[in-house]
Amino acid sequence: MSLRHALLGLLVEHPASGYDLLKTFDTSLANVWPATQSQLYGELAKLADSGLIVVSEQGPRGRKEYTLTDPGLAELRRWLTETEPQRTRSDVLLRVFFLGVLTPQQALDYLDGQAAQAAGLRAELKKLDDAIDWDDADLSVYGRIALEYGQRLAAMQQEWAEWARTQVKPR
Amino acid sequence: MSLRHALLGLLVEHPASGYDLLKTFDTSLANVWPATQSQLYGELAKLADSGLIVVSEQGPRGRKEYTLTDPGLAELRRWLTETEPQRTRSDVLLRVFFLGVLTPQQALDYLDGQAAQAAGLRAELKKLDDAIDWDDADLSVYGRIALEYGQRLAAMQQEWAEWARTQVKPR
DNA sequence: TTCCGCATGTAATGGGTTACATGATTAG
DNA sequence: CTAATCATGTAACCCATTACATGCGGAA
Repeated sequence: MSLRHALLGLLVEHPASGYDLLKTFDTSLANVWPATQSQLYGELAKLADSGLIVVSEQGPRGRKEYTLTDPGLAELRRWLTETEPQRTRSDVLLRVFFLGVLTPQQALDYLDGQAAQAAGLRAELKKLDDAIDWDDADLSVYGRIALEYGQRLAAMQQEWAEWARTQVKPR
Repeated sequence: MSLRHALLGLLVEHPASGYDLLKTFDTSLANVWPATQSQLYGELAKLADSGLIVVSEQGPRGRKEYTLTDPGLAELRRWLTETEPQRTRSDVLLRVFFLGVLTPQQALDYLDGQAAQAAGLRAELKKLDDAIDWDDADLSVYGRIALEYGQRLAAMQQEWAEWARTQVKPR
């Protein structure tokens, strides 16, 4: 249940509407924590009910701008310092376990696909990295660290997939 | 909805009961695709209903041994070749985005914790790798590839966390 | 005036976690 | 006989996805 904390985190910087937040989820957070529109509006309502955020301004078309409250910030800090990140599932890896039921050629295709996808992501992240003007702000520092993680992960995945294909034995 | 495919995959090798499969999920698949007992029994019942597996033997204490059927194997192959792995969420990374709301010391603590955890996992996987007698069987080949992924991932995470801590600026 | 983007919401369904509930077998 | 292990199942709740539904405001 980290969506609520993702929302709190995004509201630290400045107030925003559900629509604004959705765009952030579809762009910068897309690779880290995807969220759907439905889920997001529902969660915002719950957060407002529990007082962690408030509607600070109403705009045209029923737009509601939410602002983080003190209890909301406290909850975000509590989550960061007192809870452990949960274990992640890896769909990619699960499939690897069972590649033996395919022909070697099909297994190679799968690994090649993974290599290509990782290479694509890697290039995309590199472009993003180059495009951003990193300054010294906190957000910049931690955004940079997160992006570096993504790049290292993509590189690792690509190299692993390329190595893995050499391990597959022709039948 | 990959749990069903994980179950099909495990049943490729040999028939097994829910209880047997649960142990596999708690040990070898624990880091790839965790599953709870509840979920597992429910899914086995559904798989049997749809004919992808059958109860091939009944043992003491109501034990039911399930065997993969031909349609089950076909479904497993279809999943492997025709569906794309889904994007993963990263709780660890999500937190990094928001480390700016903590004190630099708290942020360092978080990164150190991540480094330590990755190092621990790395050691554990190394031990596992050394302990297993890898032969030429398919399962061995792909199990080995999966384990290699785990080790590379853990190494990457450790190195990243150690690098990241050097990027945090004291206030 | 017409279309695009802004903006929010609900309902149905499925997957996942926790907790509850029960009981048979076997090893010591 | 007693405790550990084997073994299965149900119920409640929450989170996530998909689809449906609606309507205003601004720009061309």
